[in-house]
Amino acid sequence: MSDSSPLILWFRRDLRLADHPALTAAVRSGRPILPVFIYDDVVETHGAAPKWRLGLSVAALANDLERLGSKLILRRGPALDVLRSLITETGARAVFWSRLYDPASKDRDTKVKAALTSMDVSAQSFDGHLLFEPWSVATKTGDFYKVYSPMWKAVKDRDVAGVLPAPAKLPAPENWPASDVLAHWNMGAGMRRGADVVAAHVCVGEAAALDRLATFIDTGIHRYKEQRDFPSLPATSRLSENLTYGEISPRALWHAGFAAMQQGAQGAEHFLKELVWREFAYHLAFHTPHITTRNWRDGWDNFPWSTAADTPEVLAWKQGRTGVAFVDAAMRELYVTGIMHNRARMIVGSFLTKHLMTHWRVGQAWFEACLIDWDPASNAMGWQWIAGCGPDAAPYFRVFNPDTQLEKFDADGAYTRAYLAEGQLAPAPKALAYYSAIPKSWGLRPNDLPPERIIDLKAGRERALAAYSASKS
DNA sequence: TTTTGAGTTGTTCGA
DNA sequence: GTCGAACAACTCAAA
Repeated sequence: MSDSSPLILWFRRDLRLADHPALTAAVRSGRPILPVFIYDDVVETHGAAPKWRLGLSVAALANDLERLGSKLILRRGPALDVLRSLITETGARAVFWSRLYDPASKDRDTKVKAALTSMDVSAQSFDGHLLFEPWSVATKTGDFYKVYSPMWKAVKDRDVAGVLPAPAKLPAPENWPASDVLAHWNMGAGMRRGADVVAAHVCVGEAAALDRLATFIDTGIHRYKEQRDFPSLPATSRLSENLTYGEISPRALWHAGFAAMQQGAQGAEHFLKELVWREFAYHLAFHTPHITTRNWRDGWDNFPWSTAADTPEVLAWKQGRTGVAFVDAAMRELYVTGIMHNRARMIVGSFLTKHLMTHWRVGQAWFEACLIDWDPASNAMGWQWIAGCGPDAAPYFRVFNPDTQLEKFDADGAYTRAYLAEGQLAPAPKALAYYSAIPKSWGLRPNDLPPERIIDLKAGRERALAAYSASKS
């Protein structure tokens, strides 16, 4: 194997230059590096918002690579076909990438690795997407953790590898292969006018992600524990958006949070715990891949969920006009900003799966369409948890009451006022922005009457509890 | 092997 | 208004 043959660095959900073990290894190999991003229709998300946001991230990485004297080659198609052509075109003898752990990526990568190896091309995968590899955390009996708390106890004192520096320069190949033009991919096609609205709220690229982390550590982490549950407060890190695309590494977050904790920041440990929730979700997706598509726990397959995604009730839920203020504000936050506060996600999830007796997969699909921080593992776990069929399952009787939640977590109405225009003389900017983001076909206007409740909360709760009892007997 | 204690995020009801 | 108990039973992880 000639050292002068190029090495393909296959970027996927690791769109950064710092703390990138595959990149570090590629540089150390001494070979010319060919950075590639492949839009693989078979595996990639087709959600309108995450696809659009992915395009922004790819563009940012391409810019960053150019500053290092390199560039990002863009190709589209089944990953293995694309890699084969690039190998033929360039004489590359090695392909490096960062491992992914969701079922679709894992299956694809296994096949790619086998095929490349059989072609006598060195296919090497590296860590970096997680703090702890899924096979490196086990109970005393060697099983994977199915409950969060013991997993947290098992990992919280572990050493986490230090953050790797970004390279100063990338050795370029003598000849660059052809690249697609990102704009031609039309990654924002599904967003329509929504992109203009959400664009005001995104934070794209590695430098922006590092800034966001620094700001959070300086000004936010000390009040994280106390304020993170209040959706009107800017108390969360919002770094899920950047973690999703790998614009920043979980290890960078871990070390920043750990240092803050050692300096006495109240709430820093809670931030680390949230990072481990992400690990937990990925470990579950790795060991029980059916979590992304089927009820994780046995005994739920005969629960009488409605699977229709287009009933009037589900449509009202998606559009944020159920007449339940917390639910509607949250669903509009999703449309306007591309994210939704954690507490709000639980409330809309409980409302959909319990009050509306709708299958969690309907909600999961809508979140994939709308969330710029869409993550296959975290969302699968979250939806199954709130529906009751997942790990650490909420007892079935734990049905969130959106009115009670409003009193507890938005007592002054700041959150609902920010997103609900109806009935207000001077609606807030984000409440008005909703009408710019949604399709015209929904026929909604700021001066509509406030929507009527589509369901009585008490009756909905009782119906869900009765259905649970019946399905268990 | 058996036992023991615990399990992210809740609600309601009655004292 | 506040507070504790009830809401069920089961699974998980460690002792």
